[in-house]
Amino acid sequence: MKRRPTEESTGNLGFALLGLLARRRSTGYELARRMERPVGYFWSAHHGQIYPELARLEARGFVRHTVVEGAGPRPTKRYAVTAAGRKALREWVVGELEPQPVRDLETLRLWNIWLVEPGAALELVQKLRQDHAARLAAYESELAEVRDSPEAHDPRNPMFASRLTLEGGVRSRRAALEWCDWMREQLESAMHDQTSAH
Amino acid sequence: MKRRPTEESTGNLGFALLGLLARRRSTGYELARRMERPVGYFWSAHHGQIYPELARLEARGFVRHTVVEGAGPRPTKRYAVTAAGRKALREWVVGELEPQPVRDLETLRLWNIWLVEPGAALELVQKLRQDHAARLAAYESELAEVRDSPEAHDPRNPMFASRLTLEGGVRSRRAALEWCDWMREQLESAMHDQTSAH
DNA sequence: ACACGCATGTAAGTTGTTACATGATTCT
DNA sequence: AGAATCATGTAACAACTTACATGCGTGT
Repeated sequence: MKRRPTEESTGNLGFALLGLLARRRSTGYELARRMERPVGYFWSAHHGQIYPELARLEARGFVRHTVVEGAGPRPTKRYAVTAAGRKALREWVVGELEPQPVRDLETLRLWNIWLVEPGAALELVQKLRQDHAARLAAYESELAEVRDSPEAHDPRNPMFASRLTLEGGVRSRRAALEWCDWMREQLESAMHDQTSAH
Repeated sequence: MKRRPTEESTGNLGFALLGLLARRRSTGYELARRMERPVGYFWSAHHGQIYPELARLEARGFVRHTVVEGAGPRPTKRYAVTAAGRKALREWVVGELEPQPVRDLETLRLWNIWLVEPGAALELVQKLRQDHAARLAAYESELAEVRDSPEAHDPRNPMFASRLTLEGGVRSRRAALEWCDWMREQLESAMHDQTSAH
């Protein structure tokens, strides 16, 4: 029996925000920035979604805010997780995760690549390769920053978890690069066979 | 300048449906089934979304339907892509893809793993490893079915594109398995250090 | 009798995006 | 003078999920 999500349950965005706040207290604005990078590698949200969600989390007692002096026209609020919020997040981490809908646009595109000429397909693969290479470089430089610190080796320290996710990113991007090179070979040899067969 | 999507533009789901129909004409019901597997590996949608989208695609002239005899209470419609639909899909394949919002719940969970005991973290990693292994097996058996057919080596044949995406899936899952094993080692050695240091 | 597969559609709700709105301070 | 950064919020819209609704044929 799958339950429909109600106003009483915290959604995935809520847990992303709790995770951010469990590492460091922040204003809504700062949360929006932190969502871009480095959390943006695996989750993203705009401020238009973040502010209402923070209000809901506060209504449920998972976060609390204090007003600080800031630059906006309205009072600047700094949020922090409560004990109840930490508990909810911890339970979510070890609980059952309902399978998420998959939406991988880049693969959908490749699945349709047979509709275009092999030359155009090759160009696309090269562009894709570049994107993966750029992302790999970003992951590697972030990983280099944390890898040697002792906190990144303590499994109860947030930096340990950061290191795990970055390591996963590095490995998946390296695999993607090899895949791109393999696709290039496939396309090139098919194009070669085509011209020589005729 | 990012344009807001209007009713005049076809969204990603529309292109997913066009891609399915470009391979084989289908009823809405069949499209919903094909979305589960094998397309569900990289895109998914329920029939509640598919039927209205088919109507929109038809209004734009990208698909056409004929009524066939079927089992439902309403007339059963079989859809096929038109020349205009094929053209639109081909142009989408080589066009610019705006970067998609990332939503990787499994990584978000791992990013918060420092909140739970290393033992529980280890369990989670093992469960994750199992999921990756199961998916790898599914990809490999599907790949085995197509790999040796000549169509899968012709870059203008849909099976070529299927083979590319499956090969990508195999590579990424293999990388994920190695990552899981690496995480297990990290957690185990950290747990060992903890007990022996005391 | 009852569940399941075929088959299409709509309604109600949730989630997420883009744009509008305001206003001080600092940089160019 | 104008743009960017800090800072919060709302409104309109698009996308997606879940549930409701109908009804025949086939298997248990």
